[in-house]
Amino acid sequence: MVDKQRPDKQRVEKTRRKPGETRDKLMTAALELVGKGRHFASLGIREVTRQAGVVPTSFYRHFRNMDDLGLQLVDELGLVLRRMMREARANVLQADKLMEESVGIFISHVQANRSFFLFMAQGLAGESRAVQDGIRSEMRFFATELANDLRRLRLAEHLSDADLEMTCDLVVRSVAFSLTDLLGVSPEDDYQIDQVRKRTTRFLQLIFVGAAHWKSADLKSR
Amino acid sequence: MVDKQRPDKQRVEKTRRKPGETRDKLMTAALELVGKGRHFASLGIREVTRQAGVVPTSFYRHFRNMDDLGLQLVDELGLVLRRMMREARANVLQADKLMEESVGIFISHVQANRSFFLFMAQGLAGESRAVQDGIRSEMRFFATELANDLRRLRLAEHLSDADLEMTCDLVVRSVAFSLTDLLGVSPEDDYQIDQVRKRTTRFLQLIFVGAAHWKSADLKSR
DNA sequence: TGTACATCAGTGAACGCGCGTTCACTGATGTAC
DNA sequence: TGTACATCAGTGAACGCGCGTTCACTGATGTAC
Repeated sequence: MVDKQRPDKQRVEKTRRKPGETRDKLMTAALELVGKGRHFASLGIREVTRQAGVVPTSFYRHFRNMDDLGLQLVDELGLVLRRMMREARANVLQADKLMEESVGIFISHVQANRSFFLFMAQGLAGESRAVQDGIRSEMRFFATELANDLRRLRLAEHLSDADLEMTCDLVVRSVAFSLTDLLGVSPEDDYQIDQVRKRTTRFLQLIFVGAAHWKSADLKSR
Repeated sequence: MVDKQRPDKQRVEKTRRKPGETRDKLMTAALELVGKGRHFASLGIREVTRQAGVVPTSFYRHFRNMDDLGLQLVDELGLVLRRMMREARANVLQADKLMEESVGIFISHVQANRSFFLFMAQGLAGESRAVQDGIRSEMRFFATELANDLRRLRLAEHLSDADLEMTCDLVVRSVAFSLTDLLGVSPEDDYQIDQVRKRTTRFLQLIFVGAAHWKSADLKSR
């Protein structure tokens, strides 16, 4: 929405309101607390409103309870992931550097949105089933899109749809697990971060070597 | 300790104590709550003592706070994992069925100790850094042992130590991630459980196909 | 074997505090005519 | 453009409750002689 209010003609510092401002403040506050090392499941309403600089009652104007707030955070998380995917698509031009670059983009997005990804890692084994399913479904979407991209780039021509899907699923899971490594390391510890980057890249390479030889190696059980 | 008290000579129903009994009750109570869907990070001392049928003050006789209890649960988790590993070693005799059987044993242990594994999945992204590190280190131990076994069975002769270690790390991570799938499914839903079993097995097969062709495929960066 | 004493684990009462939630209110914004 | 009204978002006071933690206590068990 465009800012359609005369600047300061009226009494200054009075309750100026943009729609959704407090709602954003509350969601940001929850993320900030998660970013400080708290677990989302242990956050309270008063705690979040305090962090947001808002009166406790305001919470109920926007959310039914903390689970509800969590669900809405999952939606925003989806946006973050989509933005990341878009950047990866734009930047990965040559197939030979595909994995290094993708992992690099992943790591830089995690650093830029640490709290979001912390929330994601927590939510996977979290208290709210709905949040859990939401995150799971974001990951599935991601894997599907990855499969489409690989098809489009003609990088998976010998794989059946099901096998390609499985491969991409494993890729997404491996990267998601690296998330825990990455979040357990200080954002300034460049050495450790580089270790995670290298390890994750090698995981993906190993998986793709496996995929490249998949059909030929037919110890495939039913 | 052996039971060295005369059975019921004294006043019955009086405070009979075995050492560590209440401590166990408290740890079990915490696991029970986790098993009921609660997140460990959101458990309170009074809540746990209530579930254990013990007065709140008793808690402090055994733990400094909930984090402390969590740490001690990690130690017990280690025992559960070692037991699982032992069973896998005893049962996996032919190399060709190695993965199916290992995954099967994993799944049956998860079903038999759901709460423990729920605790593990939660702790990986949990609030307490110490618990996080504890679980991480259990996983690393597991990966190392797996590498030793594969060496012993002569199943990884063309891989360098570092590459074998990486492969095993990826295996353990993939299985750990399947844990989240498994725990998200009702323990009675045999169809879904079988889906997880098949998917996990195929993940491992894909990884091992990758490992088998690893050196030959030399897109290895570094 | 018996006695005296230290240690340990469990108890129940009490504390002050922060929690989630409700209520009636206020004032700004959007809408209808 | 002006007026009347409904809606919406934020406020502050108040509630009862469960929380973590402390304290002084009790009685059972282990140890020394």
